[in-house]
Amino acid sequence: MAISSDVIRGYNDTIILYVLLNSDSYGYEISKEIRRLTDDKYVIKETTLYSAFTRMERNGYIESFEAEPEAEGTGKRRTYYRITDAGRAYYREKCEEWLLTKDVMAHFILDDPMKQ
Amino acid sequence: MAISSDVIRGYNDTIILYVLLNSDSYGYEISKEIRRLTDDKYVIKETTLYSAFTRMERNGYIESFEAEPEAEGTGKRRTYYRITDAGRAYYREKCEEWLLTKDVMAHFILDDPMKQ
DNA sequence: CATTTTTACCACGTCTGTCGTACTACGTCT
DNA sequence: AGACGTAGTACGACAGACGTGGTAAAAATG
Repeated sequence: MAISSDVIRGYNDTIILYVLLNSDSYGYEISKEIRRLTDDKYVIKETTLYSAFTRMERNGYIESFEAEPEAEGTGKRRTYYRITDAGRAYYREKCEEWLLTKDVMAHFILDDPMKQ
Repeated sequence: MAISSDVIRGYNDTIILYVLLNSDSYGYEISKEIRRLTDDKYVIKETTLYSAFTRMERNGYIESFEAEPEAEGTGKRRTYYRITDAGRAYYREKCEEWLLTKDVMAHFILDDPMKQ
């Protein structure tokens, strides 16, 4: 079963910010990192990713800058993103909210639903 | 902190179906049961609840029937809902999807985000 | 017995995040 | 030359959640 983005709705920003916590990055790389971290269980859609960038930059959670690829011959122009202090704060908030959400959901999920 | 509905988006149906697993019920009672189960941590909005009923009945996950209150003097007319086999199947699917989602999210959440 | 609160439900329109489709364009590999 | 991987963007549709505002009966309160 593939997990739909709609499930994670509202948490794509959090996921992206998590990747940016470790180092500045750009769309394509972030996308690959998410796949790698989740063993391809979650593959963020391109449009979802880039619209998240727009939204988060508008909200002041990230900043963008243009940069050439570090090594020679490894692709074309890229827009890098850097997490801001506001972004870090927002990430922390969303983490707490997630933990709460998990608790709430636990009341409604049967771990072995086949028993029902 | 209140948990945003956007978080649970797509899982309100699952939550409602869970309540209906145990017994037929109606809007107002389901709403109270969700509050009770979560210790008021999650309070479903009325419009969210009733639009979920419409959607789920359309999808064949629940069936409605009119009924008078069982005990005398305990409110007015009610629309009860009953979960169908398709609803039970859908509930099971969403449970599995949730467990997967939890696993995926675990990669992106720091349990003690203040450390960052 | 008049007022307020609780119970119970619904219509309508708006907002927001996700996603489908489609497109540009450069680099690398065969 | 063509396919594939890299890197990004525009535009519009869709669906779920929610705000606003309403009806109406029953129960509780002063």
